Amino acid sequence: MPELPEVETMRRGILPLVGGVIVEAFCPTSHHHPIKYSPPADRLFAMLVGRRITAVERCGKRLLLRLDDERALVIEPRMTGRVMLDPPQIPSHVRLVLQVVSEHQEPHATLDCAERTMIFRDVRGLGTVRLLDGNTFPAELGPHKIGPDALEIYWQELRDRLGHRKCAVKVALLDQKAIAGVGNIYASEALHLAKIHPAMPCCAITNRQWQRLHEALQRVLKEAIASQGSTLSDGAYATPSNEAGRYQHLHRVYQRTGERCCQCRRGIIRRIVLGQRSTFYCPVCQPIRSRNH
DNA sequence: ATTAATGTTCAGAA
DNA sequence: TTTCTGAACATTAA
Repeated sequence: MPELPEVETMRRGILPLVGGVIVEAFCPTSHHHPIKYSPPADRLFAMLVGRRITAVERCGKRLLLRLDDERALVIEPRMTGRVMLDPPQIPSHVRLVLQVVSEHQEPHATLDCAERTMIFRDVRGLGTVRLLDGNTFPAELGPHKIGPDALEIYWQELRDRLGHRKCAVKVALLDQKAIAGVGNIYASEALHLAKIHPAMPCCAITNRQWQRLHEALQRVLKEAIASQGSTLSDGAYATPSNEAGRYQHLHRVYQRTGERCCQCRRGIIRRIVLGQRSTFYCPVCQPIRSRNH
């Protein structure tokens, strides 16, 4: 479930690769169901070898390794994809291994070569690895354009992109073509902080509420980044150095069905299904009708 | 032993 | 243009 904060944590964790040269690229095991590589795996791996990594970036929920040949390696973790830096053992379901050598020139002519290993692991195998033209950014990393990153957007832009829709605001927040980076966890969390019912139609939301929602999104995403993301009970996500995220302890509504709302201390958190996904909210803090006379 | 549920993206259809 | 449905997949809980 890597959403924006989890992918940002991955990005920060593999920053030590920047400046290094890829000396090996391969997939250590043959899977019955390989993930999607573009171009196909063998050609992709061959194209990576010898390239220098010039930057590591993030766009929505995608991780981007810029290379010195104007291309970019784009990793889409989707459900269970994650990266690890210098893992003690090679785990199962590894989809890509990158050996990266960095040279550090010491003042007195000592040449120190540091070799690092980055792996992309994906248990369910829904993730993708693509090598794309690095100049076509920022929007079209995949087959479809994605919207602006949730941390870069202004509140007016949020309103303009979603405000005319009739669907539930929570469903709209998950549309990566409208706004990139928000997933199931942080959509519920942000709506709770903004005191907006998740089923409220976008077109019924006022300017003031869009402002509140925008502010809540920024706050929730930044808090989550500071906590290195959310590691849920399935343990599918962890940081590149294999530490658990801590934001799950700070969730206000997500997977807290039946608990008392931490905000108003009166409501009991409810779970509903919106757009086929679990949605959590406080019926007291987030009334269906805003009562703003 | 089945079956449901998990969350993200995409193809295809309404 | 927008919205909905099902498929892709592994693992666990019921």
